[in-house]
Amino acid sequence: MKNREVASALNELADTMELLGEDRYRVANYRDAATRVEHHHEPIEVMADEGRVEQLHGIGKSIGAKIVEYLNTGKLAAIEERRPRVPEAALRLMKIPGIGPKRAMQFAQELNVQTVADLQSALDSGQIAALPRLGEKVAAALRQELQRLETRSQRLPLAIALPAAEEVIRQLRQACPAVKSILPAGSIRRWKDTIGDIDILVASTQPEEVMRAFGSLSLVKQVLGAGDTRSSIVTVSDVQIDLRVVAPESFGAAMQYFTGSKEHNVKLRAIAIRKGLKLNEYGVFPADDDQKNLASRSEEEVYAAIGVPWIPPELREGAGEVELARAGKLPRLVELYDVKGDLHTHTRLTDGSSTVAEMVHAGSERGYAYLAITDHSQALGITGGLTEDELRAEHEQLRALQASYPDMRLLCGVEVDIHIDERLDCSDAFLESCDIVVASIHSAMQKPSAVQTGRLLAAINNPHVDVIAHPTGRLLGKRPGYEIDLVAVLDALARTGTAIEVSGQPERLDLDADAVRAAVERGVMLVLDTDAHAHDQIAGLMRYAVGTARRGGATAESVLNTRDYDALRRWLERPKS
DNA sequence: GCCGTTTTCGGCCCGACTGTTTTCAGTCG
Repeated sequence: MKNREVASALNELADTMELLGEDRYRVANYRDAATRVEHHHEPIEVMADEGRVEQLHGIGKSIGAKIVEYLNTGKLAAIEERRPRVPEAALRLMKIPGIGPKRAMQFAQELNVQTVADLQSALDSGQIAALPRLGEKVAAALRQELQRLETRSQRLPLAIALPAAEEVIRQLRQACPAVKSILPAGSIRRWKDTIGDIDILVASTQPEEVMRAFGSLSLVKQVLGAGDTRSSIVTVSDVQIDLRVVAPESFGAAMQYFTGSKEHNVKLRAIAIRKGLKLNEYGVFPADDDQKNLASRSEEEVYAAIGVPWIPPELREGAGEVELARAGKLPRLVELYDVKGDLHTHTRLTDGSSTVAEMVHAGSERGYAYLAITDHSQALGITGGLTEDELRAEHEQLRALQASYPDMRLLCGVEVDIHIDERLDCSDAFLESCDIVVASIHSAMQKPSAVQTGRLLAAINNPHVDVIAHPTGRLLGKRPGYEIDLVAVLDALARTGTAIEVSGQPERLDLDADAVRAAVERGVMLVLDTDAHAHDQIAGLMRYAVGTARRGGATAESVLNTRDYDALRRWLERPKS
């Protein structure tokens, strides 16, 4: 799978062209193409072999040929011929916030800045402040950015960012009565798996009050900038939060605007323009009359005013959802309340922290119709994996608890480890005795794609395996997933009628949304799980699995655990081919 | 360079903020 590599080459070309001041629309096209390639689930080299790269939206003859060229030669002539005119350092400098293409070229060419250390000394010696149209304040801002570069965390996992946003919202509501409405916007609202900056939108008639209250919250470490309607701060935990305040009558238009994505908004604006309208964060206006606001209070009104049905935020990535909506073909996405039970949980008999009874109680409190306990099999020494006898004893305990929970069915399960040699860690006889079998990889993560794919296929082909869990093993911010041939895995899942998990574990969210989309397209059954290791995670983490599934276009019908118990039972007892 | 429910050519989102300027360039989202 060379998608990331190809995307990175296209982005480098875009950076290079931008530094040279070339046409910004071409630059934007290369960036769009890079994003498209990076998020496509199928290996780009396979598409190239079959002459299909131009099927991807945003990739035409020219970029298509460049992708093939890169795959064949490992280079792009378009980059090579520009290279003499672009200092290597400028490409790196442009990555620093506050330095765009112009300043990057200026620093590299006029001041011979090669490294971050060079930049630091150019700042300290006053060379930068002395450049035309720059000054001491720009230098100070850049100095601060350099400092932040060292401490600043990369993109935050959603499950860190969302609770952080919810905490700020809680504090700001409490501190400032002038806040009428307040919601997270941006990529949090789209349930993207990682978040750059946290965006929060406020409706208020007294923006200055809100700004003042925001700036004086106790969690504020540093104010990066504060205007009349926008303010950016860094929290004590080094998370950047951007707050915007709009009038209550503009809240819908502003939510639409600030939820994005940029690509989605560009498409909507283009549609508005074709209809003789203008769409901005204040509302929808006739092209020739900035005073006549046609729609702004709610998002639904805004979409309706330009003739597009309202689109769930999770789908707003500019990846074809606008066209689907206009054709009336938007899927009805799965909702949190559709989920009837959790099929992957652990107890403190292995690496969880709650007892079997506590987990069961939490499932009941959550109102679930069923709950599976699926502790680790013995191979996982590090998690205190259980032998078959120990698992049987746990199942007995679970059956004994059943009498106390007449409204919830308890399922005796196991998360069975898939060995490096493709064997499962439990006997077929034991697996057959389980109500549900979840299989997953926990070892030898660094093996090549063919090995990992072989392990997954072996598990999928086992007649007792019901669900493949966290199939790529990725840990957000820690390690990328191991490589697998996703298409082969999905085809095997579809053929055998085996389900695949979307994990709500904050670090996993695995499958990711792109892979969910590929699974849904192939009719593969999904399971939304928490993989809870503590009783409070049963209620707390399912929303992340649901959000990820929604981003992938999953409907309730495509998710196994939206079914009631009888239907689930029938599925679990299905003969596997 | 790409695209098309008015187009195969003519567009391509647009406003906020900052600093350094007296009208705007650069950056960001």
